[in-house]
Amino acid sequence: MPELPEVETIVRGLRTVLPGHTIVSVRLGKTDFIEDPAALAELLPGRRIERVERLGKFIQLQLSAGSGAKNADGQMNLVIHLGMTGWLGVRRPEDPVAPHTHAFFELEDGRELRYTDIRRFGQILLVAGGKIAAFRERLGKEPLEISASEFHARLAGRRARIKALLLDQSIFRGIGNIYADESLWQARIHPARLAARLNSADLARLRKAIRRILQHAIEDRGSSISNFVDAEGQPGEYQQRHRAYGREGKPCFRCGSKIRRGSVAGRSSYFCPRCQPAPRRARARRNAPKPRG
DNA sequence: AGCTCTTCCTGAAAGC
DNA sequence: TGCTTTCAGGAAGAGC
Repeated sequence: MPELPEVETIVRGLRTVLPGHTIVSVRLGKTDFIEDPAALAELLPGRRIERVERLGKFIQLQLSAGSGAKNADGQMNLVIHLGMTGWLGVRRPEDPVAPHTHAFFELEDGRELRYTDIRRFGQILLVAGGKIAAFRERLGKEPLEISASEFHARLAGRRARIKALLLDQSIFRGIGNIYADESLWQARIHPARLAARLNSADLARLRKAIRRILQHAIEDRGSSISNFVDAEGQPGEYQQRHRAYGREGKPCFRCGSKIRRGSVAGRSSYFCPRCQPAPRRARARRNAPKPRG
């Protein structure tokens, strides 16, 4: 499932082949996951792809201002989220079309930028140039760029479970289930611990673990566990370095205890019961009944 | 504030 | 063997 390292891998691939090319037409299959399908065909043709960036788990294609009357509205961004099973890459028209390919963006040189998504949990949306800053503001900080003090500030005092906060895209953008579990294992923090109860050494360890793991995962071109492949169609390697995720019943790489799986923040969560001690059982606190209405 | 549950969707895997 | 059920999960929304 594409998280920050997988999306970064796709983006790096696209960056070598897309900038400078112009979208000439758009063809769509199923459109129930596309915010405004008609707008794609109406507003994209004639625009040049200037840059390819990553915003958390979103891919941002920065497009030139349009030229026609309808398109003379400044820069535009084609923003794509891969969801669980999304893929974006460039192919020649004669190349076989993967099943569940639902968007084709034809380029002026004849090639096609294709979007494939089996489960259609992804998103395709247009964000006007003037609105991209607000779009970015709604997302949290990039975990590879955040300073220690910002990292601590964003978690301090939060009474939610640390894993729930790591998965919250409005706090940090780009971390998903796999890298949350891997980071917590590395930092020896149980996923169900409340952020407010982590001390500054815990938080420093966690930030360092997130950085190290995301960087290594990017070097390995992501984790291919369901069917992730990069923009060229090559699988990643990082799944071979997973220490917790998907390893239920297997020995912990540090202490040999069997990795356990539980549900935290509504997600299956893998952790070592010895290296990552569970929080003390919450005392049965009686909250005063709240008046209704 | 933050938790759980539900919805969206398909295919792999488990269950019978 | 073959059909049915369960599960996986990113994000958003409901309800508590």
